[in-house]
Amino acid sequence: MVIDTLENWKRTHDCGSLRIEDERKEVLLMGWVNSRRDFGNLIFIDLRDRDGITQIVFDPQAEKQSHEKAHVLRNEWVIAVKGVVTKRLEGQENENMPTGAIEIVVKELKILNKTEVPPFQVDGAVDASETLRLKYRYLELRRPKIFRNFKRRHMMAACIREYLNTRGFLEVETPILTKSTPEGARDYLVPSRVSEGMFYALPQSPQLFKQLLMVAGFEKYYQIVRCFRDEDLRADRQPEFTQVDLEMSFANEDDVMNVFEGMVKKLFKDILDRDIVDPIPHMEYSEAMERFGTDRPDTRFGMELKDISGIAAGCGFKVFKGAVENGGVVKAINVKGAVSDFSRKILDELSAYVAGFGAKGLAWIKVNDDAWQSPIAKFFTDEEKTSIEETLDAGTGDLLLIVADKPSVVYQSLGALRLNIAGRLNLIPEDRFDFLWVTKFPLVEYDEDEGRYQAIHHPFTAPLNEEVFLLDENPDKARSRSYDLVLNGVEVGGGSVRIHDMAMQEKIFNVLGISKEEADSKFGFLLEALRYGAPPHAGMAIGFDRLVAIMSGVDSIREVIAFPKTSSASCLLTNAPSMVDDDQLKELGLAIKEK
RNA sequence: GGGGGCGUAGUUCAGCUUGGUUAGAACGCCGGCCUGUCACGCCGGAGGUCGCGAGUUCGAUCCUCGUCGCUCCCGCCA
Repeated sequence: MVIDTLENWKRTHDCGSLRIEDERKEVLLMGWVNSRRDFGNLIFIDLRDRDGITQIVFDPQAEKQSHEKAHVLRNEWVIAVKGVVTKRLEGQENENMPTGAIEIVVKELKILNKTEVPPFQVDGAVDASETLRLKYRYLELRRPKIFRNFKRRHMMAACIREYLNTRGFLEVETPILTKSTPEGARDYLVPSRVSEGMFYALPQSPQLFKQLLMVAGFEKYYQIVRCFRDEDLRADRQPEFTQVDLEMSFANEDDVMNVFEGMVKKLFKDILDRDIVDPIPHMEYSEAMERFGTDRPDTRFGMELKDISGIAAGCGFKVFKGAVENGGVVKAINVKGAVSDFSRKILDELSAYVAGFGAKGLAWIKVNDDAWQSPIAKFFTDEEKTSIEETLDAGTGDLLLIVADKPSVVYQSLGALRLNIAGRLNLIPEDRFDFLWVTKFPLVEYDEDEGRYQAIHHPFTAPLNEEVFLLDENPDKARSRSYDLVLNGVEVGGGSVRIHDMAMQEKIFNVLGISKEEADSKFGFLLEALRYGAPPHAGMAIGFDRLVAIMSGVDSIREVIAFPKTSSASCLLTNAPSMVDDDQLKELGLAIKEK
């Protein structure tokens, strides 16, 4: 069979746009055969391109030659047709298709390409495994439903650029081959050929460069930028990902938050035609931890953590009492009306679930009409029971779940349990977008393994002015001028006011146990720059992939990245990473260790 | 680094609990019939290294161990 050439054929329309108003127009469409229905005489083809599907008809009475030619057509062949937009017969309209009122009666057909039988059906009647879909990613991307995600992603990027451009921000590109800074995530390294034995690193973020741009006087910078982190993957973590990165001079935290708040407001309006809650509520880190057990609370539902340490301290149950005596806490959640939903087996599962976060046990209480049904009921007096019920706003039919441990374990396990149960009971409202600013994170935390303090955000984050005095004696009590943007329990972004004063920066390095020599070798260029008239500045970055994923209603950022990697960081399409020639290694002065 | 799940026609899955006949179904594919379908219909057909390796056994898709791949989670991700 001979493949036709395009010659001077030009498309007049896409496959999603023709309507009844276009009746009798001569049109030329091109696309892929989505499906065919061949009656021997009459042949129907659903023709698909990225914009939609249009039904085309081959009728031997209308045009004999192309009808004969059309018998060989198969799914996913590429064709072009000239024909006439025709109103469908009475009662034959398809209301499920935007183009369902019309069809194209074909006068001329060109077969532009045929195909081998695809490894999976592009029309999606039977879904394929992700392994196969990633190997033949270009076929999956052909699916209109997936294509829509990328169209949305493109429109979001355009919307962000427009928003920031009109506010005086400059998009500036920063280096991809840069210097390794072993604070934080593991770097991807790139060996240097010219300087044998030395390495570049791919940036985890443009953090240091954007601060240099502030010293340079650019004042307002942004970049939609690829970042790289060599850490294990998750559904919402890829080794390379895209950030909307921004930095402003002469600005404080409110200025930065206002810019991003306006940006997401515009995004939701322009892309989804939705109004988000305005203004976005703020919550301090400490409150988020107390109420939700996490620094990124999902505020779409309740079931908040309640503290019963006070009651537990005096009760007869040694596990609770002991936890409080050892500096721990006792906290609980109330699963409203859930008594009958949770069998002993499920409670055991939940107990195992919190054990994964280090909790030694999960105490449960079923509040029945007359009494508590619970393995620990006998340890509590009537007054204590009443007091616990009041604290938890508990009544008949409620299930109370309690963890007693050191604070970090209690927060983490109950915070995760709250989400787990909300998922099981379908308590999370779909189609809601709850934004939240979480502010005033601790500046540093003590790292037991390394025996020193570590920056929670990064070492250039400014402490709260009124808490600077804490740095000498109790650095872990000091809080920072930082802020995270949370959407539906997902951290979509974060930032901080930076340190622009050399003396303060040295103080922080001191707290972090970073010697002058170490600081100089790692980021001496930044420290030096701070000496030459650095303006006060602040900034933020949001995870673009995550935001697109949430706004597209998909669970994994792989759905909104054109060519994503698997959870072992490999690309099934190209088979990267791969071995390289010995010659290449030799040029770089590298050798692979024998196994 | 650790834990859970999955791996059987081109694809999605069943079969494995309790080892034993010709390993099935749906979709897809190939051939035939069909003038109003849109998940077209009807008739017929082809298509299998049961991920890979070892072990147990008279006999392994099935049991055991190892290994590889995918996936979810913990650690990790300043």
